[in-house]
Amino acid sequence: MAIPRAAKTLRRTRIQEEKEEQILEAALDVFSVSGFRGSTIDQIAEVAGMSKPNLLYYFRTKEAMHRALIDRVLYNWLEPLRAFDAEGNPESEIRSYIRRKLEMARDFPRESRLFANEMLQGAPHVLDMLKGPLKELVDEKAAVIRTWIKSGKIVHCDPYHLIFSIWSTTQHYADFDVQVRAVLGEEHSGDGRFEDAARFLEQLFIGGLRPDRSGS
Amino acid sequence: MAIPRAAKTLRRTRIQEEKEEQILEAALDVFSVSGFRGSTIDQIAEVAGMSKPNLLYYFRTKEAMHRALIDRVLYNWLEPLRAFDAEGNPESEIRSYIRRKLEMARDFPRESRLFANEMLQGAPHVLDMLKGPLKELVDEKAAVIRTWIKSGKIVHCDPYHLIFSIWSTTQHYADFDVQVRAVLGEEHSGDGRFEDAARFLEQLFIGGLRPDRSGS
DNA sequence: TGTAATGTTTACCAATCGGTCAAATTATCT
DNA sequence: AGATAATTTGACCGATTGGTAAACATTACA
Repeated sequence: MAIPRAAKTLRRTRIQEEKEEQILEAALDVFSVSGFRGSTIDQIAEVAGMSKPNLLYYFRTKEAMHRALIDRVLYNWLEPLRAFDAEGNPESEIRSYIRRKLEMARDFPRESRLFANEMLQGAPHVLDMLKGPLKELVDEKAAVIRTWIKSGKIVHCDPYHLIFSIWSTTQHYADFDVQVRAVLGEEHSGDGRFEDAARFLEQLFIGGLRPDRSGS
Repeated sequence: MAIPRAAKTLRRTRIQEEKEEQILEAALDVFSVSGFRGSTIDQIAEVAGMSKPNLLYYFRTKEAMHRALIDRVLYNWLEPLRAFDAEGNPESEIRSYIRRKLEMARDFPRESRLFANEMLQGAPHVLDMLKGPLKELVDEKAAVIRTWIKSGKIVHCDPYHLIFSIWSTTQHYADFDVQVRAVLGEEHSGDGRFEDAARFLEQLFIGGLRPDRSGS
């Protein structure tokens, strides 16, 4: 007899561990491309290499699968911003934040697209997280940036839009990968474009945020 | 008896004009949120305020509707880049490009999201356009930027990544609108954030691209 | 090894999907 | 007005959707 679902979470079997991992991996593949509505359990089942009812044995609904996936992916996704340090000097902090975010775009493009899809749809499943934990984290980092501005280490600017612009420019290489490849052409479709992007973005942000040099 | 489809395009009635407009407007609403796979004809029919068979009278398939919508939206979407002028001086050209793109993000967010959705899914319906017309247009503008670099008007940098960064930062305010609002809070949810964004981005790009000032 | 708990699958369900058809309605033109 | 063409809709189709039930297979543990 199948155990009640509640009990399952009390002690996890090795098989549970493995299969849930396997399912979420497949779910990431599918959800990141087609979004929640556009994805089907059958698709995910096929990618995961198991039957649909078997997926539903581990996750009762498509929603539950999606939620588990997002929960799992969210923490790591915010890691680079969390690492943003008030003690370091602005130039190296911004440089390394850009590097980290670009590495994430290169190494975890599906995770980036998963969130992008969620945003496009109005963030129905993560809106609370955006307004709560994310906003708090960003507020905190914005305060750090403001101290840099006040001490004259970087130019006077809006810290929120600064953060947005780093997010957007870096995630672009994951979310709009097809477009980037199409425009750069086949010959620049190796990972080299990430190095080029890093060079450009560091130059842009470091140059654009450098203080002194009077009027705009 | 219904006319053959081919004849319909020969001479368009007033009703055809109006209804096709009405349908594409509804289709934009739906496709821009849920993407192609995630959208249903019934949804679009409901938004358009007519019956499903009636939609299919004007567009034979969901695909045809989507294609018509993209064709219609594409031309205007690329207008700002086309306006990018070699004759103007770099600073004002870049400034006005940023302004235009931000205005598009503000006034046509659904169009932006429509493309974003398409990109996330691997651009199945516009890949040829990306590799063809878009690439050619970008190549052309990249050449313009290169002349600016060679004549020392802006700093030495990769023109393609410069264009990508303007695209991403500006479109971010349409595609990730929910996130931007959530992080900025209710009080900054008026159109004021577009002005703030414009100010920040102009400062960033103008400052980041300014020549002289030796090593990075 | 036996057995109870866990894991997997086949067969199936009602709802929704994209799309068709024929009948009914409305607009157009003489 | 009457005839003809254009438009709209309700009923329907087979395929696919998210999800269930129950039989079957496997694992873990005494």
